[in-house]
Amino acid sequence: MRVTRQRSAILEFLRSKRHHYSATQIYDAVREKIPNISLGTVYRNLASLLEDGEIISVETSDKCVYYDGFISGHSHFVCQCCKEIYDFPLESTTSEPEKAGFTVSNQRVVYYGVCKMCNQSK
Amino acid sequence: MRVTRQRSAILEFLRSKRHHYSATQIYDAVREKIPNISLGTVYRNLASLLEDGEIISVETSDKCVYYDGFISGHSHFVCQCCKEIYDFPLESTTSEPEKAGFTVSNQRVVYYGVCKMCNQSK
DNA sequence: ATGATAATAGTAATCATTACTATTAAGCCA
DNA sequence: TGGCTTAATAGTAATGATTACTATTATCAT
Repeated sequence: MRVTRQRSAILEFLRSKRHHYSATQIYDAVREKIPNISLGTVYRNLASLLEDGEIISVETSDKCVYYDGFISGHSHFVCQCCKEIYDFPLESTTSEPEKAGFTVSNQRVVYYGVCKMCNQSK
Repeated sequence: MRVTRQRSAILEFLRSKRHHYSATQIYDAVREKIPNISLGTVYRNLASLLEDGEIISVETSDKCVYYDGFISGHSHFVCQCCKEIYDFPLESTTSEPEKAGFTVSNQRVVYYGVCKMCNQSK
């Protein structure tokens, strides 16, 4: 595995932002530093960074995958009333798959409901 | 919202199997009953069944979405090695959002990792 | 049964992702 | 430092899931 300017720029970008980005968004951002970087290069590096556990990915109901340079786990709460998205820490109990002998490398937890603010205003 | 043969057949198929199917797999299965059903019809109905909460979906690192007619609370485990999707019970602790005074009406939990079988074969 | 119109079939378009290939540039070694 | 090996890249084409479009069909309230 070689450290290329392209790979470094992609990882650096993801680590500099606390947000999720699609491959195309990453492509557009990195192009400001490396104007002729190829979209295929972005995809290839994202795949290998994922495999190395340097970044994580989030699949949504959108048809594209989002990538995140912040590895520390957190869950999301989506308020069905005000549509706000909140972050919460992940609970730290041993998960059911782990109890069954599976190796869990990543998990995604999304809660749907009504947030405190919306609850109070009713 | 009208109850059509197509919509019923899709829902019936998903409820008859305790497994997860992609839109194309559902299309192939339902075509045995309704040979000239359109793939677009499958997608449209899956989207509305999802919105109504009659089915649930699982996003994987594959580029297609999987649908599930078994909606009682359970979590999913996606094996990154063999791509199989396993069901697990949901843990019953009080969730972090509930501790914070939020009302949780639904939650989706997906674990990613390597299943027991793949772990053993290495 | 009839009429309004939501849903469908069939097809074309979109768009994220992957595959392919000639060219470039990391990284090792003298 | 310069040359060599070859992994990685740029650019482009192909793939495949999903969505859009439109004339036609079939549901269902009256």
